[in-house]
Amino acid sequence: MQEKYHPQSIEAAAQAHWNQTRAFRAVEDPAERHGKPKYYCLSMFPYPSGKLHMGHVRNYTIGDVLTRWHRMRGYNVLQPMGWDAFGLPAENAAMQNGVPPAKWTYDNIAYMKQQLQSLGLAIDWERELATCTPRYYKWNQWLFLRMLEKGIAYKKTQVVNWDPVDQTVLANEQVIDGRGWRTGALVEKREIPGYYLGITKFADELLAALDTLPGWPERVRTMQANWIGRSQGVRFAFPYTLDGKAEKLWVYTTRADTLMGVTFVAVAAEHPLATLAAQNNPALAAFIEECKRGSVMEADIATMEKKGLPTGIFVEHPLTGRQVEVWVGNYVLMGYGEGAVMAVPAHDERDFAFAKKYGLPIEQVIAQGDATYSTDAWQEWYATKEGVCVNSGRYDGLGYQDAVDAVAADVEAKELGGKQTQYRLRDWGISRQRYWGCPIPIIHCETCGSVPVPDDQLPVVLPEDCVPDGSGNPLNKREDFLTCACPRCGKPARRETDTMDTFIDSSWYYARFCAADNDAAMVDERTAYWMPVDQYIGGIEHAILHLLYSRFWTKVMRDLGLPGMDRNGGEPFANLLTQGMVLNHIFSCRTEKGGVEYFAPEEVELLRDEAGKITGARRIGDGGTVDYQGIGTMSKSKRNGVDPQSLIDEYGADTARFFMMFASPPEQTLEWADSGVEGAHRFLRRLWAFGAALGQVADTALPATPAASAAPLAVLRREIHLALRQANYDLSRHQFNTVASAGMKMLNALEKAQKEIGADAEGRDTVIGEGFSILLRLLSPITPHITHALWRELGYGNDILDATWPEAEESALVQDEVELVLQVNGKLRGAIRVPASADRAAIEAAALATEEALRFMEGRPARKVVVVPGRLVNIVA
RNA sequence: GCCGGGAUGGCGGAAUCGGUAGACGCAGCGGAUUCAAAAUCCGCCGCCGCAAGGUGUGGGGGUUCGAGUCCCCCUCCCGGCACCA
Repeated sequence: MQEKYHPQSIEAAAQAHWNQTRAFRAVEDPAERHGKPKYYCLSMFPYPSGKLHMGHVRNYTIGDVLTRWHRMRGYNVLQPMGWDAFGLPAENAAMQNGVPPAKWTYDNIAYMKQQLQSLGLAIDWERELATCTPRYYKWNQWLFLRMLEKGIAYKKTQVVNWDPVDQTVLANEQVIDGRGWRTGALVEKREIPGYYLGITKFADELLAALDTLPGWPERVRTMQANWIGRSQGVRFAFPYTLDGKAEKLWVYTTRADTLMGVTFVAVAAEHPLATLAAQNNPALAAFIEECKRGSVMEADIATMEKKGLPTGIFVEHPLTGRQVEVWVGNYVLMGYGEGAVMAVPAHDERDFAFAKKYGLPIEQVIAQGDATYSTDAWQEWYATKEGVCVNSGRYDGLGYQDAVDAVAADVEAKELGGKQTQYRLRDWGISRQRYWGCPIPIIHCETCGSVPVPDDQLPVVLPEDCVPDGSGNPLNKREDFLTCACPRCGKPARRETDTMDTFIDSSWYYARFCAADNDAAMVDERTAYWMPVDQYIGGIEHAILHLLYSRFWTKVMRDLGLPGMDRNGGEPFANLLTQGMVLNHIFSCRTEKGGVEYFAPEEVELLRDEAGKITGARRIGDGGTVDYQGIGTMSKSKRNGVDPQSLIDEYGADTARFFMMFASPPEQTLEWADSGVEGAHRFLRRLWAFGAALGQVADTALPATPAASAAPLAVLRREIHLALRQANYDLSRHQFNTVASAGMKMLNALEKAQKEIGADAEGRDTVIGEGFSILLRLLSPITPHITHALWRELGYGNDILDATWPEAEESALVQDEVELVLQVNGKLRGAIRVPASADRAAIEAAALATEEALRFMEGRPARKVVVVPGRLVNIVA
């Protein structure tokens, strides 16, 4: 056995052993799985951006620890891996260096796969998949066609960011301060046709099923519930007459109790009434044009200056018949709700600000207690639902719910609306005007219109040799792709060139891993065995979109009767661990065109103020200053990712894994710093050295008669089993940093015992041997290579993967005497030792008799003595 | 702006149910070993104080015998906001 720790050779040997024994091949066959319960552990698959970053190492190590821990505890485990391989970065890379996205993607996959393998993850690579292969995306297309048939998929207009110079649709990420990232041109909103998936049809089920997911973090369920945003309100109309015809302007509100306070109505720039009013109003037409500039992002719209212009059109208040003017507001969205909102300036903060700005009337209709209403400044209570109606005629004195009920009944009686349940959730627009994605299987025929591609012609294969240049989708120039025959009439026709949102790819990959090699079906009986995913692990940034889309997609597959999709009540992920982001500093600088260029942290030198706060940075090469953007998620686009490769090359995968787990608990955000790596590596060297010095383990039988609990060997055994008990608890709650700590504590205790307990002490070698075997097994999920080598070298067994998981023994934990903290008036004043069996009275007496108690009670009598068994005694004097 | 989360020594973090704040590491300081260095080992290590002691978990208030933990208010930071993935 090597005296020194050489991670490279140890890790290569362990990985070769796992390959030879096909150690991580998952089996569905009942004959092979020996009645073990299944455990499907899945980490979110990576986008093949080029290199792994620390966020990946964190994510995949967490999954690997859980996988290996469950395997050793007798589960039949599956841990697959694949590639979320379609997406924008491949097109950006193509624009930069002229390489086709396909080649760039496949090269990245090859490199990153080798990086993942060097981490020693217990992955069944035989199930690997990439979403950019026709074998995979054929089933996106197949399921899309099923959704079309069922009316879940449909076509309508969508609003996109349009770059007028490049004549192309921009992703939100490509819009910087309202301008195109490459051209610097002001971005416009443009309406184009696109396909939508009716996720809102599932809104109630998606909301209700959150309560059936106790294995999900509370915060994720809350975020999803808020996102779905079910609200009970009233949908009603403001009638008006146009060219002698009776028309209705519809709005929706959750505050029908404030209806009597409506002083104007605001509509979106794209609303038909706005278009109409603009026809002979040049100022309004110009304003509507202005509204169309800027991005479509909600965050931008919510923070921009609220502006409006009157249309000169009046509608009738549905209850009073009073004339109410219609305004165009830049904050009203056509794509959400009715594209129009009633404005109650007195009781809505946004309407209040808008009314103050344009001098519109503010009329109080809700009162709370004695609070006086003033239009001078907005106050929190103005928006209360706790108050009662005032200045509201027959509704005066009613509370929120009574007022809403009464108003709803009244508009209903006038046939102008009624109660309605609404959702904040919108249908899922899936059309992307991009090349590197899954083609939408539609053929456009002049005669027949949009015709679905027949199943037997699937997949519609994406040509892999295109190179996007930033001016639109290159598929529009590919005659060989475009040209086809109409499936219905046979006449020449054109293929749809829009591709699918890449969230579709990741909405069902977990199901495909179970049947990755099936070319005849999307999923099969093996899916039914493995589903649901028992443990899903991924970044908190996916808390809403990816997870909600996956839940929706699973329910659609379930409704089609596909195998396994009905498991767990149609929910794909039984337990969810949301990993915190790995953050690093971000440095950027503006380009001439108004875009943003990013610099890697190693390319700049930090500038700090007197307090040590970072204010900016200087490029190392040319000394140019760059802006400090604070810290944020490691990402390729921001160039702040840290490649783990140098860490692995220098210290080995076990050190990288151990350090990552030790650095912080998984759910917590982690600011990257490599300052603890040395310590992690030092610990593994000590572990190796201890094993090397221990040599072959001879006898594993513990002494028949346990020593007194104060004897050094009993103390050692207690320390080991105490740390083990804590570590097992910590594993169960996924707090791996303290599991690593427990391993360190065990080694500290073993080293101390070996030094201090004489070699002639009876049972010494067995207790130390037992302790070390517990330590190796405990660490093996985190550092699988070194523990694999030591387990074999010391003769504990052939393969630590087959060892049983250690459990703490109660008999090792007993103590004859315990120490209790002594407090006087809640302040720590000392400690007392009492027999473990001492009762309350005995503890009180012992505490009151101490010198510290007498001193700090200063002659006052004890008014009360609080005894917390096993912990403390507090004398209140 | 809205929704969700976070803040504990110089740094990462620990403290399971409201019960010894700072486990386990990193960095630092002192020592041993060494011709020397690396490596290794031993000790110290929140802040103020010679000590007794006081004080301390982002800031302010509250509940309690006792608060990092519970309640109210505030600040800053992170994630998401539907075309980054």
